Amino acid sequence: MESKQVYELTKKIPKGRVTTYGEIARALGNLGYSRAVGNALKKNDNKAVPCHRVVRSDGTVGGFRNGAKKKIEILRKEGIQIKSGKILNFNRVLHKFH
DNA sequence: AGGGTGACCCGCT
DNA sequence: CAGCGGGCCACCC
Repeated sequence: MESKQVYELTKKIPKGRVTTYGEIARALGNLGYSRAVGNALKKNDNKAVPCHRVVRSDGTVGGFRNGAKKKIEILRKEGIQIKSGKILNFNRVLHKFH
């Protein structure tokens, strides 16, 4: 599995939508990649990759909870509603690759 | 080279 | 419904 694929996929997330680590992992062929996905995003974390659009499967933002509220605001600006770290209408904004 | 960690997910208790 | 354990992969000592 190449982390490059993770970035490519992440970049393809439409504005106003989000996806989960699990979705990306599944799109790459194996759900078990989920941890590696998070690791890859964490490592690179550059602007070209909208990692703020990648959240956990339960609808929480995951890695941003503490400190990076700005990213949550970005999501808000993109039309995603968030209530105390949780995404509202999660199923509606969730982007699937398959 | 090998073990520990993580922005995780699933299934069983 | 909450908690625990196992498993997946990449990265960093």
